[in-house]
Formats: sequence, C-alpha cells, structure tokens
Amino acid sequence: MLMHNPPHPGEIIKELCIEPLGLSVTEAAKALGVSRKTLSSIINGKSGISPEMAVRLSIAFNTSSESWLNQQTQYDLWQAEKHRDELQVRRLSAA
Amino acid sequence: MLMHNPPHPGEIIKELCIEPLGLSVTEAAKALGVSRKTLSSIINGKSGISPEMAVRLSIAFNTSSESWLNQQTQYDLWQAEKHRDELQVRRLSAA
DNA sequence: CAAAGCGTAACCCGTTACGTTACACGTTGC
DNA sequence: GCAACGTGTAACGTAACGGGTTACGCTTTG
Repeated sequence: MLMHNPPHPGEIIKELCIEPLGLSVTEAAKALGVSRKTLSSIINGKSGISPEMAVRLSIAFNTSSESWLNQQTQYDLWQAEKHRDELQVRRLSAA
Repeated sequence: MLMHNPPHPGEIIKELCIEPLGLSVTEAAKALGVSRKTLSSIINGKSGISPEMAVRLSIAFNTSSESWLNQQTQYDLWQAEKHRDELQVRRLSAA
C-alpha cells in the first residue's frame, strides 16, 4: 500500500541521524565521502537519495541501504501518482 | 532484507504481463503510451523502470505502481551494493 | 572582529529516460 | 519470391538529475 504523503528522505537524515549525533552538515558530508553541497541538497529536499548514497548512509549510520532507498521510492512514487490521471494508458488486463 | 540477485524488472513485464496476454511489444507500447523503443529497452534490460513508467504499468495491468518501482529499487541496490567496499565512508553511529 | 557553519547560485561533467528515424533481421501469408 | 509485420538496436536529439568545485552572503559563536 502507498504511504500517505511520505516525507522527503532528507528530513529523516537530518532529524534521525545528523542532529541526534550532534554532527554538522560539513562533518557528516566528510564522513559520507561526498561534498557538503551534495548532502545539503539532499537534506533540504533539492535532490534525492541515489542507490550509491543509500549504501553510504547504511555504512555511516549502521542501517540498511534498502530502507533508505525505499523511502526515496515511496517519495518518488507519491510525486508520480499525482499525475496518474494525465497519463494516456489503455487498460490491458481484465484480471 | 536484501533479495538475492533480483531479476531485472523487464523480465517480469515480459513473462508475467506481455506474454500471458499474447501481446506484441508494439501493441503493449502503444497501450502504455510510450514508444516501442522505450518498452523494448526496458524488457531487454537496457533501461530501468521510472516512477512514471511504474504508474503506467499499474494502470495497464491493474497492479500496484509500488510493486514495480520496488522491483527496480531492489535491482538498483543490488548493483550498488557490489561496490560497497570501494566507498570511502566513516562509520558514525555506535548504535 | 574572526572563524566556522550553512544554503545556494553558477558553472562543469556523466548518466539516464525518452523521443524520432532508420536500418537489418526474422517470420508469416499470399 | 515478395510484401507485411514484429523486433532489436544504432544514431541522433532533448530534458532531468546526481555530483563536484568555487564563490558568495548570511548567521552564529568564540
């Protein structure tokens, strides 16, 4: 089932990973091995979590990469479903 | 948990949707509202399932868009995890 | 005031999904 | 044999996106 209005994964990173550890964005970016801009744009909802970034997060925060990427999937799908009625698709399955 | 060597979602489309209905790739592409090349490259594992394509598939085959995009996520993650040990990431969480 | 942290704009790059057009190949029917 | 059809795919173009660097202006803190 589709989640209702899923939060952008960047918020989760900030609230559940960065802030509880008392980390700065600069420090966290260094640890993740990405630029400060990359992490900042994720945290502020400007870009999504790539598969590679999901793996980075899973290493740094000892979590599962799947959970991170699934959050992104839910978010992307929520956006795409908004335009469901605009798509020109013919129903094929009678099932 | 991570699935073991998940199949490319294109195989699923072909084997579980196109072939059972006796559809040609050309017909299916028309119904989905995309070009023949686009569907063909998905089926043959040359490109992935985009969020919008997941919604198209869900309409045409009366399924959930989530299931389609999740399959793609599992596949992408499986690829990304292959290079986990090459990523320069510092562990941050003691938990 | 100086230093640090931050968001972000401006630019670059590589990749990817998607489109159109066109080609070569195979199969099927007349 | 030939026409019609289905197919994969190469060759182009476009738009979007993740990521990097540099640089600017702002705020907070020592």
